[in-house]
Formats: sequence, C-alpha cells, structure tokens
Amino acid sequence: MADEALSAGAVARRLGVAVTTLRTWHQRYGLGPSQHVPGHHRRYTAADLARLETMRRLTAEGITPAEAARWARQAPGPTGEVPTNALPEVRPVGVRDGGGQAIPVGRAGPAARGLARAAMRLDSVAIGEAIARALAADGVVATWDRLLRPVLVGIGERHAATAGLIEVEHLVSRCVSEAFATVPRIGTATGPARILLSCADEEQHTLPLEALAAALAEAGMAYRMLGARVPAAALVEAVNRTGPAAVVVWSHTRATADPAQLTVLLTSPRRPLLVLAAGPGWWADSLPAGVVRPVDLAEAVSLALAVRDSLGRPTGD
Amino acid sequence: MADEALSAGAVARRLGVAVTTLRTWHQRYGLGPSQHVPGHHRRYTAADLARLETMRRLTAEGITPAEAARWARQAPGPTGEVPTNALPEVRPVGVRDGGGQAIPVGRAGPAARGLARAAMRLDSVAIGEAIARALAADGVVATWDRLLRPVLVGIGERHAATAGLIEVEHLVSRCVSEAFATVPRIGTATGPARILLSCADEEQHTLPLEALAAALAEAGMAYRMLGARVPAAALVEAVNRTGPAAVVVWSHTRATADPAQLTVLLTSPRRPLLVLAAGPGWWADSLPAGVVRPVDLAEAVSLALAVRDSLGRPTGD
DNA sequence: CTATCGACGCAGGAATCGACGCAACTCGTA
DNA sequence: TACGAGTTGCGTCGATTCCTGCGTCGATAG
Repeated sequence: MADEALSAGAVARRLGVAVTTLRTWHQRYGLGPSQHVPGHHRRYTAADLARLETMRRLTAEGITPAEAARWARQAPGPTGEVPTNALPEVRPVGVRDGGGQAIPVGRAGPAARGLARAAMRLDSVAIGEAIARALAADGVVATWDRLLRPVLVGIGERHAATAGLIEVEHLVSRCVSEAFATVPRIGTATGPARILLSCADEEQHTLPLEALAAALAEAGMAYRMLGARVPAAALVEAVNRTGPAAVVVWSHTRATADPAQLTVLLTSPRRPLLVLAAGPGWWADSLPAGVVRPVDLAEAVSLALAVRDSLGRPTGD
Repeated sequence: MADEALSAGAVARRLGVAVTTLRTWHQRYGLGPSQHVPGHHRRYTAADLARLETMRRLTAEGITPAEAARWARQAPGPTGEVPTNALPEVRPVGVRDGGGQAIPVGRAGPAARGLARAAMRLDSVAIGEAIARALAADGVVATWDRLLRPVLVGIGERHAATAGLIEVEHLVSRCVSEAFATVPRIGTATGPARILLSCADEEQHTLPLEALAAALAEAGMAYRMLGARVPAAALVEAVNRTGPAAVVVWSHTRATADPAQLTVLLTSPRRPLLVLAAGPGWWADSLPAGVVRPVDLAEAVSLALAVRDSLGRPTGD
C-alpha cells in the first residue's frame, strides 16, 4: 500500500534528470531498481529512490559520477551523511571526468563541477547548499573567485554559443543572490555605512556588486547597496543625501560605462573620498582623474576597508 | 440544490462518459459515490458529481487519469474556484497624513510609515530590521500584504509623480529581497520541488515572486525560482527538464503578458497540472482555458499547497 | 422488464525498454 | 598548445509493456 512503486519517468522528474540518464545509471553503474526483470518496466521502491537521491547529492558536490555511484550503492539513505572521512579530494589518479550535458568549468575544481551539475539540473536546493558550504568554508572572496565566477562564466560562454541555458543562468544568479544575502551580518556595531554600492545607469548585472556587498558584510563593514540600473541623477542624489566616503559603480559592458556618471560624482557638493569604477565595462584611459579601478574583488574589498580604517575609529570605539 | 442522488447512468450522461467507465473509475481510482454498498446501485451526491467533474476536466486537458483522479479525490470544486471571499479595495479617500518629503502609505499602519521613513533615509539597516521584525511576527503573507506592498506601491506612485526616488525604490527592493532570502527554510525533508516560479518574458519585477517563494518556504514547500526575464522558450525548456506539477508565471504589466507563453506551456509534452497566471499584467479574458489566475498572494499560496497535497504521499492512500 | 452490478477482455495509445550514437568536457601526453 | 583517449548525460529508434476507456456477459437490484 505505502510502497507505491515509482515509474522511471516519475523518478526522473523527481531527481531532475532525464529518463535516459536513469537507464544509463542502471546499466553503467548498477544503480537501478532492486529487482528488475529485463524487458519489463523499472519500478523504483523508496529504498531505490533514496539511493538515487544519494547519487544526486554526491554528484552535486562535485564527486565523479562513477565514484558517487559506488557510494550510493551501499549508502542507506539520502539523509545518511557522506562519511566525511572520504570526502576530501581523493581523486584517484587517472580518473577521467567530465562530459555530457555540462557546463565547462575547466580546472576550477570539483566543487565547481558539482555546482555546474546541480545548475544543469535546475536543482536550486543543491545549488544553494553548495554555495553555502563554500561560503562557510572559504569566505566570500575565495568563493566568488574560485567557485562562482568560473561557473557563471561557463554558463555565459555556453549561453553565448548555444543561445540556450537562459533558465540555468537565471536560477543560478538567484541562488547566488540568496546565498550572499544570508552571509552572516555583523551587527550594526561597526558604525554607519560609509560606502555606497551602485550599478551604472542601465546596468543590470548586480551579482558582482552583491559579492562585494557580502564580502564587506563578512568583514564587518556596513554599506549601502542601491542595486541595478541607477540613473546618474539618482546616484548623485543618493550621494548628496548620505555623504558616503566611497562610492563603487559597477559596469559590466562598455555600453553602460559612461564616464560622465563618474565625473559628476567628483564634482558633487559632497564629493566622496574615493570613487571606484568596478567591472570590465570601464575603459581604463577614459576614466576621469581621481577614479580608481580595482582589478578584482579582493582589491575592491581591501580598498574599501582602507577607506574605513583611514577615517573611522581605528580599533576601539 | 436538492441532494437528489443521481444514478450511474444519469451521471455518465452528464459527464459524457460511458457508464462502465464510471464503474472503472470507482474501482481503479476510488473515485465513486461517497458511500456505496457492494452489489447495490451507486448513488452519486452533488459532491461526488463535483469530484467527477474535476476528473473530467483534468483528463480533458491532457492530464494522466491516475494523477487527475488523485487531484479530484480532494479538490472540491470543478473549476479552481477558490473561496474568493474578499478583495477589499478599501481606498481611503483624502486621508492626508504626513506631507512633504514622504511616501504615501495610506492606512497601512504605523509599521508601514516607519518603513517608509527609513526608506527615505536610505537607511538599509533600519529597513532590514523593520522587515525582519514584521516577517517574524506576522509571517510572509501578512507582511507582504499589509506592510511591503503598501510601501512599495507608495514609492511607485510618488516615483511616477515626481520622476525621482529611484534610489529609494532600488534600495527597498534589495532589502526586501534580502529579507525574503533569509526566511527560515525548512530542510529538504519536504520532498522535491514540484512548483516552478518564473517571470514572464521581459518582465523585470521579481519581488512578488520572491514573496511567493518566501511564503512557500515558510510553509515548508520546495520550489524552483527562475527569476526575471524568462523567455518563453527557456520556460518551456525548464518545464520539460524538470516536469513540475505547477508553474507560476508573473506578469506585472500588460506589455509582458503575452498569453502565448501560457498556451505553449499547456501544449508542452510534459504539461504541468496547474498553470497560474499571477500578477496584474494578465488580462482575464484573454487567458487560455485551463489557466488559473490567483487574485492575491494568499490564494496563490493555497493553490500551490493544494497541488502538493494532491500528489504527495500524505499517509495512506 | 430495465438499469445496473461485478468480472473479464480488448484495442488504441502513451510510456518505457534496450541499444546505439553523439556531443562536449577533462586530462594526460606530445 | 594541440590532440587523442576516457567519461558522461542525453537524444533517437524500433519493439515491448502498461494504462485506460469501454464493450460484453450472466446475475441482480429496483
């Protein structure tokens, strides 16, 4: 009665993989229904489903499918945590990896590969968990540089090449946003927000700015984040209203990188100490004097922290 | 009106199916008269008829009979007629409250006014705290309806009138996003994500969808959120890849509410059980048949939960 | 006598099966 | 740096299995 045997299609839908993949997993790794007569339909029991769930989770963590299958074949359930003793990157020499419908992440490591796999499956839970794990372990900057950016770039390349994968891109972006939003905030004890984060006019990409925001939060620094598509007038208005010490303006493509919106900041009545032109959109030599262009997230963070330390209360308060 | 018990033939004629089919539905899916002594004639009450009506409608829309029966066994109404008890558009006329540089929030209460004030100050900390407080105290739905929506609408009106306040709008949006993202998630114990949330093509407003997502998370329901600007092709692709039971498509303005993107969902090979056209963009009478249009957040949430309960394995069958 | 009952069977179609192949990514090697 | 070998997810194809609506039959309720 309770043991409603699930069909292959139902299981595939539940896991987020194709039906054919289930068949492949069965015949390649022996990961199928406990008993199955060849030629007949596969009927997955709850135990079988649990095994597959383990498989899904392990691959999402970047474990080679072959290896994950070996684990899943004996692991009891999805809740049975992986024996962490074996989790460290024990990559047996000579094990080829990769292939299939995948996002290229190059040598970005198993974590990136797992994230890419979860993304292809549109598995937001696994995506969120992977990012949260990385954030907790390595911090915002490292997670961004070594996990998130490679995967996002990979999706972008593939998207540009095949004109598909838009859903994947959106889903991952959202999960990244959510993960950044939950980066533990230090209390307000760190003083007022003296740094303003904003996208350039018409600029829609906020993720890098959110990474910066999360990194600042992680470092215990308060900030104001305006978000996407901020017109120059609105930015100036915000600066005049809040008088920040530093302003970061992100531009992703040259189309949104009008230097005028930086110039007007420098001439505003409450001129910020530091103006950062962040992002690949800015054209180095057309920037007005007095604007700093950080090359990566780490530099932006350290510049921001330097500004805080240079004018706030240094240590005690 | 009278609870005349209909005979099998009468019901069959009314539904347009054969009498034997009614018998089959009874013994195969348990979809028959509420009480029936074996050997005696079947007597269908009005409620039984309604159940069968649902069954007929769903199967006529291409849904697997087994799944349709599961849904019909608990859904009372033939059409998705949810008790649309109230939609009180109480518009307080001429309540002048706080002039000058303020956001009109109407009668939304002191909490909304406080939030509006913090927003005008670009004080993200205070904004975040206010939202978090409301979420913890009243839950997602109430916070959205009585706090966030009034304030956002107020900002929008003012923005439309004065062409300013863009920074305020962005900042508040971001804070709301962050707050929703930190709504406590129940673990994955609640099963796979069977509901897909997506914006319509070219639609940029995600906040209402995020509210829905947070409400679902609060209710312990898993979901997949695709985010803004999802082209119809990408949405169909995602549906085919993950086979959700329900899809919510949000459209804020009529410009993004092309009914074709709903139609294509209904004709997709892996047609979802329920398609929700959410948001004020959709034009009621141009929606394809089989699409349900929730009037507010609460209705969308309850519909989503109904779908989950209709196909999860609750207890016994 | 008529409509319905339970049981059984059948035909059409949807879902799945097994086999095969393809494309795409990684990694070792030249 | 380029290339070939290994891995892997998934699409496709013809055959098979399973689901589902309904007709039929002898018996029975109304």
